[in-house]
Amino acid sequence: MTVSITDVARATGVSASTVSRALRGQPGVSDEVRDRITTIAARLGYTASRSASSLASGRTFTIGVVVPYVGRWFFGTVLDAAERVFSAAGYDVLLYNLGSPETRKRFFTKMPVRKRVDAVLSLLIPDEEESFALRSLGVPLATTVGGPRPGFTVVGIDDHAGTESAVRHLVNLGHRRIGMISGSSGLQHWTTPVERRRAYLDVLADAGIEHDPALEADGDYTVEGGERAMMELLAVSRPPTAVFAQSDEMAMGALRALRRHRLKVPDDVSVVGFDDHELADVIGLTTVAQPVAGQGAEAARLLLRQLDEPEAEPPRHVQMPIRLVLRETTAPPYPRGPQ
Amino acid sequence: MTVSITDVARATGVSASTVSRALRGQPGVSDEVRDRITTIAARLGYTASRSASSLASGRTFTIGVVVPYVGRWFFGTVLDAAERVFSAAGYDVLLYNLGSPETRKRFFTKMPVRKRVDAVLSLLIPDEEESFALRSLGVPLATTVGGPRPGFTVVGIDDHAGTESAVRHLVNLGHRRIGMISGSSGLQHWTTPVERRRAYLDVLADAGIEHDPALEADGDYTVEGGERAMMELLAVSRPPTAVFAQSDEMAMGALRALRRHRLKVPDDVSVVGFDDHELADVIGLTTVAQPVAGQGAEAARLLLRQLDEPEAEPPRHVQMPIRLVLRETTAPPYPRGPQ
DNA sequence: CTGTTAGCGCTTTCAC
DNA sequence: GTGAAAGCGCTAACAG
Repeated sequence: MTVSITDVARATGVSASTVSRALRGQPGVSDEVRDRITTIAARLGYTASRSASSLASGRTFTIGVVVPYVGRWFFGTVLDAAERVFSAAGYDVLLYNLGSPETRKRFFTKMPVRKRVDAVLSLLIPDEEESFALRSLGVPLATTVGGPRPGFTVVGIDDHAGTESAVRHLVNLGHRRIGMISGSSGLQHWTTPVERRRAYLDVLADAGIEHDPALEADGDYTVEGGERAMMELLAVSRPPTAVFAQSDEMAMGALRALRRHRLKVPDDVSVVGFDDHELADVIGLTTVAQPVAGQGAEAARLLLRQLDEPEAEPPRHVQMPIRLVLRETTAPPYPRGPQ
Repeated sequence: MTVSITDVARATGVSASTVSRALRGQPGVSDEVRDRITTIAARLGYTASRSASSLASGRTFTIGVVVPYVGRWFFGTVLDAAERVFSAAGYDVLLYNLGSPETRKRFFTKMPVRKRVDAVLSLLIPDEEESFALRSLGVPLATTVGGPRPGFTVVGIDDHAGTESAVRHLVNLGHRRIGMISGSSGLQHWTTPVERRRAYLDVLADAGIEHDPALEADGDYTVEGGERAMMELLAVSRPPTAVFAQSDEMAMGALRALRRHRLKVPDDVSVVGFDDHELADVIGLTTVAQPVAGQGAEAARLLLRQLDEPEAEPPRHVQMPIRLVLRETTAPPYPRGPQ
């Protein structure tokens, strides 16, 4: 039914080994024979069975990519960029979407990637146990989220500096009551919200602004969460005049809440996000831009390099540039700010 | 190094075949032995090599998913939903992101999925040749985009009805100059824009409104494209008082263009989108909602069913419900008409 | 219910 | 430069 390597060998009048060598571009095959084999293989529509060649060689030419939620812009964008790099290098991508706790648990107990992939790119932050499980695969590991982790090549951004630029911008505009909508701080191993919170506190302290815990709310990294969080912040006795949201999606939720409350942005309340979501520009959201696709591509490249040079010491931590993008959701506090 | 089936067999004191049967839940193994094998396999951390079992059985337990652009909300969402269904059923997902023409071409000439997958879900519309290539794989095929195609199970929506509800809504509000921002109409095999355009023309004709070709612009399914298209529409001598965009992303681009031109929505211009993007609600965009995740999940389910019942005649075309969601970007035309 | 025997379709020594 | 032979780790008859 389907054409195998022996079919090609027979049709060309050579052995299977020669066909194998020729098609994989290995040395030790005369140009004449190689050409003939290539032609005939093409004519027959031959494709080597990945299962068979993996079994024989131990190489799978497949990369496992683990994602918390493909549908979310951030992860979709990272995945998109990484996949391009992998496929350009001849690798296939096995996708694992670990949105729910059950799926995630199942993945880490059954480890379906074992013996199936040459490397793993994780877009979720594994806890200690998960991280141990991944290391036990014995393949190169990379991630684009969270801080440095043993065994992983981490491509990230300077969360502290990014947050600092955002909050400092609000301070410079004259705001003193600055709220923060944070990502789910419940997860211990998820360092990003922690890092960003620290920077927020640092800037406040530096500006001599007393920290008010009532001005912090959890937005769960979603639009809805951001909306709820903003409502909470508006309910306190002295609401903030500016809000820093740890992601653009939460910032968008905040904008919606503000609109529902008939509050004008930036006149009544200023909002800064984080990410530079593809739609941030549409909405005119001031935000901290990070190279999302860039991080995915870079992580993929570093993984491929480790596959090419297994001996070399892999880079442990790469930081990509961030920058504050000023748009239309920030202004001095009403009615009298400096300037 | 890595533990194989014979390691488990030896440790349990049975043969490899028995281990294989036991672990795959096949009949013909005593409960006692099965338990022992399961325990020992778990203790040893054994996972069957997919390459080896695929090679031996011919089944890969892998589904190929072909996507034009994972980063785009629509495709990310469909993929997310489909992946959940597949992984819940024990299938892995091989992702092929075919954004650029070169990648796409490479995929269809090399057909890396040959002998690698049990079925294919395509989120891009294959042309005649590509569709032939996919059929030649000899596995079940499904898609969530475009109209009925031989050899494919198509899960879609009624594009004509959806568009009709959107455009009729504008007509009912009293609009007479209704523009349309369409998806890339350049691609022949991409029936969606064609279908939606036909519905647009039908509603106009039905309402006795003469069609003005100057009121149509191409938005390429992107935010930027939508923005450009809106600019074009604003540049004509008598601009539209309402615009129907064939996707929410293009509608968002249109909104941006309008804001730049200091035109109020919906006071000066009404805008309707299509999709019910996750952020449509944030922006207050009136749109035609379609069950995006629902289509992905349904297509995945139908594919799995075909795998379970190879004999049964697969469904050819399934239509999912759509509905018009009224929000804040549509209103009756401004009394004096636009400038 | 369990073990033995052949492969599945490649890659990889090792001869020649 | 090329071929023969021996697996890779599993599953699928076929015995018993």
